[in-house]
Amino acid sequence: MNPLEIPEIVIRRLPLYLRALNLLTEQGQVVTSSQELGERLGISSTQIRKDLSYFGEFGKQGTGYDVRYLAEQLRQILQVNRTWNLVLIGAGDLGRAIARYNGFERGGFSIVAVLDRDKQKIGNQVGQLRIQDIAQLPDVLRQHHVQIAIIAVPPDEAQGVANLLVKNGIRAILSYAHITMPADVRIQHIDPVVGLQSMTYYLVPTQP
Amino acid sequence: MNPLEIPEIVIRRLPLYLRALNLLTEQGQVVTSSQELGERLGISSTQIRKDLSYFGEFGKQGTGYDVRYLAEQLRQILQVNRTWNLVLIGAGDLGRAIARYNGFERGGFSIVAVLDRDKQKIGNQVGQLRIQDIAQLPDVLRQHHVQIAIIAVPPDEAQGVANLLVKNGIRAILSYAHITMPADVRIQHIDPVVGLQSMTYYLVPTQP
DNA sequence: TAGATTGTTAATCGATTAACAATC
DNA sequence: TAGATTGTTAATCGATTAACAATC
Repeated sequence: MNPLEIPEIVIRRLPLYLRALNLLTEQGQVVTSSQELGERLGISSTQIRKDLSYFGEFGKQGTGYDVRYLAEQLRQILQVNRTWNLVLIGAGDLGRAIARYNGFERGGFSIVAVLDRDKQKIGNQVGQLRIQDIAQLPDVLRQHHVQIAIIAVPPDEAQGVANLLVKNGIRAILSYAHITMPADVRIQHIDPVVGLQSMTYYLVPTQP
Repeated sequence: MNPLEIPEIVIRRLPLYLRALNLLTEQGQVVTSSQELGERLGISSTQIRKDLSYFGEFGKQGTGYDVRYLAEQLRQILQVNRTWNLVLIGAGDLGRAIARYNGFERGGFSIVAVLDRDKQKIGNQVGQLRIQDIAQLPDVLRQHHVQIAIIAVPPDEAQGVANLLVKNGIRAILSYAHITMPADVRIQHIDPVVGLQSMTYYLVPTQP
């Protein structure tokens, strides 16, 4: 099947499967089933088997899936059986928290540079990295072959930063502030308020 | 129509509409149309009208929607035309970044306490708040009528914290680490790696 | 073998969209 | 009025699920 025909909603579930498999691996489990995975993720076993079937046959009838093997296959499908270099723009509280987050390596990512425009911050150390001047962006991107950026600057600066990134060849952005992008650039938003607001709809306001 | 019958996917789009309307308000725009909103959000105008029609008639034929009025209606629907008190668990880098994020008030939320178990951190100031001992959790929740919590502790502590929160009556959790919860507790995850991994699928690896 | 679980088809379910009357 | 845009219906599209043969 042509990869372009696979529903995006399927692609978006694969990282969840991978995370669950990583957890099972850590717990020492060797084999799992679509049912077990489904229970852990709140997804039907049929849906998991259907999703996987877009890409191949990874299980054994009567037995299930080899945890490590399936995880490796998913990494291959998602192209994270390699390391993608990332740049992080913004070295405020949020930027520093992201720079020190150690879940990226496991996921197939490596932050190779933290950039900011604040002269006060440039030169300071954050984790293993020294904060660089945003003016270095073109050099850094070329040098490390970076295609993906994380934006952690204040909301009103985010769009400008995003435009700059795209002008310098960035193809995918994870942004903590809202931005709009041309259709050929992948974008993912992280906004805690949006998450909270879709929960309050369901809450009963017992609070006075 | 019974609220329980409204598709969750519709509910999850409403905060996006609200954010776009807030932006339009800031830009001084008084009236908008489903088409304009749709273009800004990458959603069809028909879908927006359909979504809104679950809740009432908010527009004028030939004219469109009053920006402030529609925003206020959405706030009412989402129950964020009031302030929900939040507690934040975890005062590391991430917790401090969240505590200082000033988008919560606008969205209908207020962090009333930051709690941690680290004696070194307890008592320190973060933004307007003093870091409190996690042992204070029951008191804090009761005192401020808190139903929603944000978890920003290390991954391996998150599940324990979540269990504690639920035991103390929390009904909704926004977590930066993966946890599982009983079905009657609302949960939203924020995981940068999951977002990144569903973008790499579509990237062409020109990188060596 | 018997039991279990996959991979897959076909049916069902639900969400999106096209079309248009209503009406500002 | 003419033009524009809503709200809504019905059609279409696409995703999920039930069922089951295949097979380990």
